[in-house]
Amino acid sequence: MNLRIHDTLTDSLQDVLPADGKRVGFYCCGPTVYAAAHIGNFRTFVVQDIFRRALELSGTPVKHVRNLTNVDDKTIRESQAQGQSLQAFTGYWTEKFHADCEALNLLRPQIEPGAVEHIAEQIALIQTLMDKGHAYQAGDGSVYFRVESFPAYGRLSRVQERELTTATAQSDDEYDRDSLSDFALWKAAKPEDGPNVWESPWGKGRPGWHLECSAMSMKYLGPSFDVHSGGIDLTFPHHENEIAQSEACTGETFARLWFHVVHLMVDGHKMSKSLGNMYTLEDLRAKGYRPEEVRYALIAGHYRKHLNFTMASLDAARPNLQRLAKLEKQLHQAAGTPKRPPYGVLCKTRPDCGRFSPAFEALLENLNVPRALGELFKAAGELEKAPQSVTAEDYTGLVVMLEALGLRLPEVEAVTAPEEIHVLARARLEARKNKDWARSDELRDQLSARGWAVKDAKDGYELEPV
RNA sequence: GGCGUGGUGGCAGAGUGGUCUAAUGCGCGGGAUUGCAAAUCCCGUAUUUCGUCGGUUCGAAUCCGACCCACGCCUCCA
Repeated sequence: MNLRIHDTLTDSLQDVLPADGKRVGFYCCGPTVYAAAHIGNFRTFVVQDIFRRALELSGTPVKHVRNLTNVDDKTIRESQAQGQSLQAFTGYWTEKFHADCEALNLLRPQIEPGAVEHIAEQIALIQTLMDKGHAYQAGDGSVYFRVESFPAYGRLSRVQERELTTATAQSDDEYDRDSLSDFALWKAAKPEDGPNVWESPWGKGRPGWHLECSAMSMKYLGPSFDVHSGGIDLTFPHHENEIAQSEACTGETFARLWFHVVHLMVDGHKMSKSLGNMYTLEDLRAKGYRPEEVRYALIAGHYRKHLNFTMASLDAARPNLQRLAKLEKQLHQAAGTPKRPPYGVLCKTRPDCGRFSPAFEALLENLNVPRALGELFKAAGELEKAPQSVTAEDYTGLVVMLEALGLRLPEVEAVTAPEEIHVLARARLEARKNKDWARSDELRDQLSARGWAVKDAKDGYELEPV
């Protein structure tokens, strides 16, 4: 069974297959590194991560490229405002981004190109477009793509008419373009750019935003590649422009399949600064949530629907992950405690998933994670009720699902408590043996005040950090 | 104004013509267990009900129409 996904271009489900028969070329629009990415950004990246995992686990290798936008209006403006070099500024936020990705268990793309390191490729692309008559330099010194010269414009977002009405509404002539639909390929230097300008055949300046993705995707995946993905808002104009400039340049189909992730909502509304609901991973960690819980909450809805992110949805993650952790341990033992097969091995062996097969199949059908979770827990419930029927495939299947969803599980073994805590716990055990319940409860309160929960066992106790 | 998406139990969220008296999770209620708890386990948890009203059909949460409501996009926002 192949992975199928909703293709924006054809508005239909399409099999995801590598054109070269070997591996799927996969390009994702990455973050602009000028501030901490918020959980909305991460919803998109997590969905893309699951897409990749599902493909790889079903036996199709993926060449994953995700760019870093490290030169644009925002990065330049902010770095200037903070008196830092563009490189130091974006470097800082790139590191932060990587740390968040690691915490959220996102597979690192094999290639993560930065726009500022690919100026030459972008200039070359513009030159070709100039030579072919698809671009022109305007009076303001900037170079623009002539949308009119590309008849297929609007195919992805089906946007022709909308664009016209919007364009006429914008009577303001802040740009010196021939048509308001035309977009910048090269932006002429302005005083506020400071040192962040580059030489080009059209004078000093810097590349337009859309161009970097064309230049870098084609450099690393070829002029025509399998899958391109991003947030829904990028459909227009970003991806439309990417298609126009790339295909006008090469004459070949750019990406063959596109999928877009619908926005995350917070408490029923879009994230915005004024509502104060633009959470970053750090914000949520400060509230006591773990990254794996955030990841769980982010995948709880289908990627083609708005997902309403709430603290309640985050709270639901913890017991679910704990249940899975326990199940994993049980199945591992029931299966004879084999070595847990690592991700890479599972991708090569494409194992039988036992009772978790329906869960994996749900994933292959347009990345239906909510249904996959439903199937996952259904199988879990069966196995919890009939532990004697657990097979090796069941254990492997659970591991496959955990890997496919990228769920890291909390450690089920009790964390070792410091001796002073054990002293209290032993005293309580003693009090209980003497049936001194008042003293026992007092000691339990003391333990609780120090951050430890005590659970009574047959002839002892267990300690757990709260 | 233009375009679009969606309205399913306390919450989240599957299900897109019949096996739906609607998956799954959280939550909640009851029970077992416990000195009391915690943890764990068991059971229950949508008044033929899926925004409202009509229609199509042997049959609809699922198709069609109208209406109401919510949300989103149309600005270099994932």
